[in-house]
Formats: sequence, structure tokens, C-alpha cells
Amino acid sequence: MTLQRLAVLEFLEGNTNHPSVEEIYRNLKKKYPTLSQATIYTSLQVLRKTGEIQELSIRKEKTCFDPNPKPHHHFYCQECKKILDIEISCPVAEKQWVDGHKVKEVQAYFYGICNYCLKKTKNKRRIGGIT
Amino acid sequence: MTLQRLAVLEFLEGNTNHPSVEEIYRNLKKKYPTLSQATIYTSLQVLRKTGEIQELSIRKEKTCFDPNPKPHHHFYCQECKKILDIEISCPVAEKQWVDGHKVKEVQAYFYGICNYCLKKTKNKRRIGGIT
DNA sequence: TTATTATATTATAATAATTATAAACTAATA
DNA sequence: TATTAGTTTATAATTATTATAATATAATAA
Repeated sequence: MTLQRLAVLEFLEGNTNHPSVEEIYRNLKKKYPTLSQATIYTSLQVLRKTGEIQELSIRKEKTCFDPNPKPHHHFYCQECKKILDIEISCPVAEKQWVDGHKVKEVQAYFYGICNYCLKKTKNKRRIGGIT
Repeated sequence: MTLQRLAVLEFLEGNTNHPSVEEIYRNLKKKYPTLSQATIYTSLQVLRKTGEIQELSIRKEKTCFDPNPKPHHHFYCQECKKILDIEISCPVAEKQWVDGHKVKEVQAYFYGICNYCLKKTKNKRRIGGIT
């Protein structure tokens, strides 16, 4: 465990925003100006392989990372673009089998409009509309 | 619906392999040598938006497409790299709500070793081993 | 039919994420 | 101290995807 790798892990730990590589790099660069982008990539892959973090492909254009390596699902809000953790039980992840196939990892992505954005647009309608 | 778009749709229809953009392009190029890669991209996006096909981000490195637009899950075999359809009921997709968030789309990806590859390695062990 | 318009396709270039490579560095060990 | 292995850095290369502009096609109006 090197200084750089620790910095990546530390940054992720306190972070529930599921940052992308670019965000991680941009933020750590302030504190460690010598840091290179390639190091972020390799560090993230090492941390993923040792099971300390998990990788999300919820947004096609950029990969995001989650400091919680335990299997859980994710929600992507198409309005505010936030990624939220979803804690529901998943029979497939628990049993580790589906249709005779051995399951080692599960990634479930829900896309839609989050609670907060739903409320926001409802209020807007209320203010602008008749009621 | 243009000729090119129809060709893309036709190629996908008979195909349960969930081909990537590159595969689609390579195959259609034989029959339609004038076809361009950009057309494949735009055609696929048009077909996706009209709900005729669905897009899979199961492999980070390339996007794949499924002619079946109905919500269902997918399994990626880390051994043979095949993508298989998984037909199990998904409460979240059915209810369209989770934790107060409105769900419009669900993508669930299972990663592991498929039925077929499991049998293959078991047989190999049997032949090579003591039993 | 011809002119006009809108839309689709193509080819090319641009962008952006990621990976590969090689050199410099670090830390551990002989 | 010398050597080794592994890490970081900087740079270049690769690759998927998107944007752009020119061309082609089809649909409609005159």
C-alpha cells in the first residue's frame, strides 16, 4: 500500500458521490500535485482487485467508483445525474447462482428520476399551475 | 425507416449473441459495402429511442445491443465472454419504484462462469485428475 | 416534370477515456 | 553497496464514440 494508493482510498472512503476517475484525479491533484492520471487508474484497479472498492459502469461515458465493496444496487437520476446507493436484498447475489450459471458479481442499475427531483418538479408545477 | 436502419435491425433480430457495434458493422459491411460506421451508431440510437432494441453496458470496453427491448437481465461469462439472457422476474422493474425513486429502466448484469464452461472445466479435471 | 425542402448517410476529423510503454524512482533485500 | 522488484510518472498510442460538413436521397409543392 503506497502513499498514492492510500490517497485514492482515503478520498473514496468519505465519499458517497461515486466519483469518476476524472473527479478523483482533479481532487487529489490539489493535495498531491505530482500525482499522475495513470497512477489513479492503476491504483483503482489494484483496490478493486483486492476487494476494497467496486467499479460501476452505470454511466457509459465514465466509470465511477464506490468505496463500499459489498454487493448493493445503484440508482442513476437522469435529472440531477446523481448516483444513489440502493439497499435491497438480491436473491441472485445471495444464492450466487442463476439458471445454472455461477454468479461471482452482480451489478444492477436503475435509471429514472430520484425522490428529490420528483418533489422539485411537483412543487414547480404547483407554483406555476392552477392549484 | 431507411434501408440501412432496416439492415441493422434485421441483423440484430436473428441474433442472440448481443453483438457490439464493431461486430454489427463488420458483418453488415459485407452485404452493404457502402455502409459507414457512423450510420451504425446513429441507427442503433434511433432504434433504441423508438424502443425496438436495447443497449447493454455489460462490457465496459464495448457497448452491446439486444434485439429484445423487453426488460430482462443478462449474464456475462468471464470464461467464454458470451452474453446470455436471464429471464427472472424483477420486482423493481415491475413496480417501477424503489426507495421513493421513479424507475424508468433497469439493467442488471451478472458476472461469472456460465453453465457450459462449468461443465467443460469439470470434465477436464475428471480426465486429467485421479477420478 | 422540376424545384425545393427536409432528412439521412457518408467520410472525415475531433474528442475523450483508457491502456501501453519506457524511464525514473523507491524500498527491500542480499 | 549493489541488485532486484515493484511503483509512479510522463508520454504516446489505442479505441470507442461523437460532431461536422458535404453529399445523397426522398417527399412534397409548384
